[in-house]
Amino acid sequence: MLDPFTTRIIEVIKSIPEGRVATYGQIAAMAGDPRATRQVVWVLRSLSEKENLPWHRVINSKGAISLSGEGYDAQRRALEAEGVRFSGNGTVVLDLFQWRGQSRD
DNA sequence: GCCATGGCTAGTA
DNA sequence: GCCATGGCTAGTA
Repeated sequence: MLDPFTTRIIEVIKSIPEGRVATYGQIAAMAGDPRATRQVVWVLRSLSEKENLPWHRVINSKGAISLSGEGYDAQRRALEAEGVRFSGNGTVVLDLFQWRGQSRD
């Protein structure tokens, strides 16, 4: 069984709307512990498939994709396919695409 | 570029 | 120990 905090992380990730991104730290904070960024990473790595998470919508605080190689390509394609645009330096402009939470979407 | 953070995992005894 | 982080500092130009 999953502990409550892990469950909240999953809920937050699932609520990122299509075409928006969220950062690891943001998800941790929304789930209730701003320091739990590493747990967010763990959830993404180990539960993405089982829980059907929109893992590709999670990026780092600089707006960059943290994966490399194949993973980078897959994530970038998935994001571009739903309308997220990348600037010249290969990062997402967070001001434009970062999800700000339920109310502001 | 360095390091605090926190929870899991692999691998040894 | 490992990390799909993040934030702050030192040191160069």
